[in-house]
Amino acid sequence: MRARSVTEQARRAQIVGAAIETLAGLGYAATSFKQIAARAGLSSTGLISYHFKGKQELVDEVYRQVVRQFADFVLGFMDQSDTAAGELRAFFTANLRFMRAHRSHMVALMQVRPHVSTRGEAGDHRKMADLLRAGRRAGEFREFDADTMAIFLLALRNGVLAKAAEDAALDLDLCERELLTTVALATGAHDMT
Amino acid sequence: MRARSVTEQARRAQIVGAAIETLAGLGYAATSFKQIAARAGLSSTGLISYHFKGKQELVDEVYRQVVRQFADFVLGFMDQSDTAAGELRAFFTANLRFMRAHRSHMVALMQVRPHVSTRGEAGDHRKMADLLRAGRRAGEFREFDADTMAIFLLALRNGVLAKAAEDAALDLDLCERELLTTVALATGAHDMT
Amino acid sequence: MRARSVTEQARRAQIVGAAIETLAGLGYAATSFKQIAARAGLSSTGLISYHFKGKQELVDEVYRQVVRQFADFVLGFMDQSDTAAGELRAFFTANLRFMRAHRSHMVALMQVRPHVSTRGEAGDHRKMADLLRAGRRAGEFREFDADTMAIFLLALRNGVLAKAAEDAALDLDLCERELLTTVALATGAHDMT
Amino acid sequence: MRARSVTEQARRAQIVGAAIETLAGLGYAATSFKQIAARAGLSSTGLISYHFKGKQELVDEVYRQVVRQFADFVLGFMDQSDTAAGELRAFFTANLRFMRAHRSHMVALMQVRPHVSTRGEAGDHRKMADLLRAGRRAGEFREFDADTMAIFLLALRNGVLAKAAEDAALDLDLCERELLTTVALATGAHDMT
DNA sequence: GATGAATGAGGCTTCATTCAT
DNA sequence: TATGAATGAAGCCTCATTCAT
Repeated sequence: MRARSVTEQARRAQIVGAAIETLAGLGYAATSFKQIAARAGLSSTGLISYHFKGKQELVDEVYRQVVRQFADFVLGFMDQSDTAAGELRAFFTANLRFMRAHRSHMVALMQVRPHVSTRGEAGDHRKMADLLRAGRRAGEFREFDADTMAIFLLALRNGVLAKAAEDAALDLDLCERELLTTVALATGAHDMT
Repeated sequence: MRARSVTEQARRAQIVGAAIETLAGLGYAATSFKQIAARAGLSSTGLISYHFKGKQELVDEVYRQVVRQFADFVLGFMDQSDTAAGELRAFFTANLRFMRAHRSHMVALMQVRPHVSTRGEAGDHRKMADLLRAGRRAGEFREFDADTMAIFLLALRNGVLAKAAEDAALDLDLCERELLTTVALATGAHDMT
Repeated sequence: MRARSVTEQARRAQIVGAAIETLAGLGYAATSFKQIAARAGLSSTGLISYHFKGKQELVDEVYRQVVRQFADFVLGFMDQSDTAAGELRAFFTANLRFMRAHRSHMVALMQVRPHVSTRGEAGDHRKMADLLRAGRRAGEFREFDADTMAIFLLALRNGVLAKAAEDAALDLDLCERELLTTVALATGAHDMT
Repeated sequence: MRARSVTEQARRAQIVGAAIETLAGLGYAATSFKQIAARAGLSSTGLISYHFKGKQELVDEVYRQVVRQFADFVLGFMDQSDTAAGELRAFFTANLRFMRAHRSHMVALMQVRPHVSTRGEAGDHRKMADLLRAGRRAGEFREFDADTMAIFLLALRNGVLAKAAEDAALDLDLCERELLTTVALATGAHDMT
């Protein structure tokens, strides 16, 4: 993989940004190169093809970029905790906070996810399951199958974010409080402080 | 809404059926009129346009039909219970059972949902919230905000089904057991028999 | 391979015809769907894609059709002879006569040949070599390697046709007389009447 | 025609060389500026446009250069003979030898020939016809029309080279022996030593 | 001279939809 | 009703070429 010039990186970022806006605003189906080029102020769709080998590469790049930003944001919160239960709590808090701060990125993520070529979601799942296993070994959680519980918790996270993405009026504070309680009960966490 | 002849209804059903198969087999993006017509044994895509005002109407009809079949299936289970907690338990059991019995319909549903014009999901949500409120009034559940909890439970349901839809090897029995326990804990149900 | 309706066959023939004209008039590089559609009086290039799976299929079909017409024409001449040398003579005569009668088809053939996916030229070669072998067994020709001589004779044929294709002023009658003599000498044919 | 600096000549030669490689390796259709630049180690296709007025000029230059190299090679052989028949023999020998020694140049030539704007082939033809006329005057050949025979002999040459270009397994030694015999018979050369 | 980013025309293809039969 | 041919818009992509640095 050859290096990319700074100019090129800037253009790619600009295009990815325009793609994110478009995805968030119009949905995946209506996100054509024409729309993206217009929103980015480019003179032709050819420029997009010039910087990305194909539509798939752009889509994948959008996904990677949002996911990375998202992961950075979330991990920033989680590092501060030292128990598994604490990390879990931080995980959900961070997710909702990201939603508040970067709504359109979140919506774009939801739109683009089904069309990504290689999803790193297996990673999400594995990390969550590992966290749960660690917590169980430490006696922080009740007895459950870690992989299955990981599915549940990620389902909760995804569902709540999806709801928030489509219903801007949702009360995220209430959601957050209830979510933490619910997760604590579901995992049998003695203490999630 | 004018009446539809029996022949027309049959044709529409045939087309909707082929659309479901196609959605389940190829995904939304690859589900063109051409594919649907081929799978339905029709000799022209024109016939689809003849019976449906546009692609949107077909998509909506697919959604309505699968949702109705799904709802019928699920409600059949729930009628047999008389406590809210019991109904909740039946709800999740029924959902997973439907997944086992009508996998392709479920997958089609997941594919088509993002493209439906008017989702009846508000209905899903309302019903779930009502059930939860009733249960709370009866003292079956712990204290929570019913609307928020409804979001959580539907998120769980959707996430598990989505997972099952994309990973055919998922152990649904294990999932079911864990899910019932988890839901009971999350809602504080004293008894979910 | 499903059957084709008569209408479809007509349209395909029309498109192939327009493609041949365009190839003969503008050369391969300038033969776009747009040009073909214009020459065929079609309202859009989409119609070409409707009748042919892709450009390659059209190109192949043009080739097949011209080659078949060409082969029919040539074989019509050759059937009348009973010696190998006579057939050879008829072959060259027929080739030049076809050039005179269907110039643009010949030119189109030259243009399209390098872009055909599966050339049946192996067939040409084999038939020619078989003819030469038969003639040698019958003692009509001198000693030579049949496969190599086949290459030579087909090279002669192709070269003369190519020359005639690009130079409309070429004296084909003179060419024909000289060619027959030359081939007779080259193959050591005792008699090519 | 203004003078070209030595640097410029070097660059042009480099580009032409890369174009030849590309033509031989990928065929004309796939020979874009991008490919040529990549193979030449240039970092921009703009440089090609800078040194050549347009694609046509590059194509023509490739043709000119290969043809010159080819002509030099062939003429080197022919100078050593003093009879017309001897020169003819040397001509064919040299052609096949060039094919063996510079296969990719030969293939590139075949690829590029149809797209050259002003072919110098008239020159080839004239030279061959002159040689034949000289030979006839000297009584070395039988009676024939020199221009027509020139067409035949060049057709033979082109056809054999084309065959060799597309079929790497062709036995060139056998080809050469048969070709010399055949040409001798065709031209009625008493002696082609 | 060289770079690499930008341009804009043009290519093929797919699609939902319309229309005559 | 049903057919299948026709339509035209829109999509992505490639290409030679231009331009500022």
